[in-house]
Amino acid sequence: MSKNEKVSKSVIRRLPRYYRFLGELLREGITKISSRELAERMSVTASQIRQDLNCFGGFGQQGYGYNVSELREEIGAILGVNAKHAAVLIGAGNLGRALAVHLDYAKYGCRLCGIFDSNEKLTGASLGGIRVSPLSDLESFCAKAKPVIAILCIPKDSAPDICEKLISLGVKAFWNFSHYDMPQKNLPGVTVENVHLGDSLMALCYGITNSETEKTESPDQM
Amino acid sequence: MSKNEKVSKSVIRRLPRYYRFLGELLREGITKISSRELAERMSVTASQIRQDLNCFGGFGQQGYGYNVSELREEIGAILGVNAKHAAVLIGAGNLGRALAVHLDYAKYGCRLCGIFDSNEKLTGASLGGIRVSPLSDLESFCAKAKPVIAILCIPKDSAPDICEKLISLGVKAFWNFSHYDMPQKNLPGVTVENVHLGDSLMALCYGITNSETEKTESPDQM
DNA sequence: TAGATTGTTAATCGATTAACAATC
DNA sequence: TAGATTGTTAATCGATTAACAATC
Repeated sequence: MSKNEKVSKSVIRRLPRYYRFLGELLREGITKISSRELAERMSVTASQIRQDLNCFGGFGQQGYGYNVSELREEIGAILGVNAKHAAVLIGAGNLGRALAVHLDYAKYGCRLCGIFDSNEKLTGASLGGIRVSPLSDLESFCAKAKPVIAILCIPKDSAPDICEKLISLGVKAFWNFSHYDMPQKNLPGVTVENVHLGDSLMALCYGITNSETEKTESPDQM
Repeated sequence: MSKNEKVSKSVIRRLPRYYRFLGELLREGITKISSRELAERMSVTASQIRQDLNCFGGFGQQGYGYNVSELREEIGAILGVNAKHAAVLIGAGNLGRALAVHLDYAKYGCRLCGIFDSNEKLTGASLGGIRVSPLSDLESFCAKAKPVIAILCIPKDSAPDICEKLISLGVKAFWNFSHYDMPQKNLPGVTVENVHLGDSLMALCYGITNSETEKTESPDQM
């Protein structure tokens, strides 16, 4: 499927966005699009789109453009949106509960199959059809269900130990919402997405403080 | 505070991480650190740290290193973590409710001052001490409270209109969790953080499918 | 002073954009 | 065929890393 060279992280991170925009086009009933038109919609350059896609293959047709439906399928296949990867959610606090019921996992190639929490007050409840189990059941559960993804909504301090345990239980990918900065290196074959909501919010604050109200050089009349 | 050249987005996005690690050091009672030691902890290069910091000023001391507490304060000031920017949350669904109660806004320079939802079933409830108000009250509320940040946890279709309205009401920054791709361009003075959780999850799935199990060239004995 | 480590300049690397030949 | 648009190579740009003189 892919050409043999390693695809850069920047390219990968743009694929889901292409996938979304192509879905939108499809819903609008648009069947064909040129890189130029798509670029305009997405506020990127046509060059970038063509370069990105050509990391994986020639999906277009010269003189014509790209078939929207076909291209979307191709990108979906590259991302693996039909994979139904089994995922466990660790931590059923506010954020964990929201992630359990708010997201359409099937749409993103996943399938939530277990929810765990160490707090007895939270176990037993049902979230989106899945019972919250005590953390002590995690090991036996993983032996059976063999989840490849763990979604971490746990306190910073407990994160390192739980990560280690999950890796030993066969988890290959971490969607990490904890304040623990999970290292990507030294873990061959393990994929990590650290989602630091606080960092994102601080970056937003920076934008406010250092707002682009910077006047151009012209001193204006006065 | 800052040198006159525009600081690149890559640098800005690293600042919150520095801020977090420095906080951690402080908690550990470490008062001084060299760029080399910090780099090792953070799995980055010492060069990058020094380059990043020198976008804003010389915070270190040659032959010594950086004072942890002082450097943390400086970065905090750059980010504006003491700013207490007023923020409104739009959409009190699962994700919205989690964001209302799960985050320590004060820690990140913000202050949640209003929650709105168009669904009557959700209005009236209290989340983290704030009543959920009907969206029809948004305009009068903004006139009084003058929020500069909007946190969007709303459906894709309603997002464009609400964004436009919020901008007209003086909102300067959007923390956007909706599936709408809010444009950053064409909106001078407006800062946007699009947090596409689905994109993040798909990138994770890509990592699983295309796992780094790629053997090195050596064919191994067999 | 000698040793250490910054601040900063220069070199390298990678990613983006532009250009254009290939081709539908 | 002529026109359009891709796939791909080359040029540019920006970000990262290395090197080292300044200096504490």
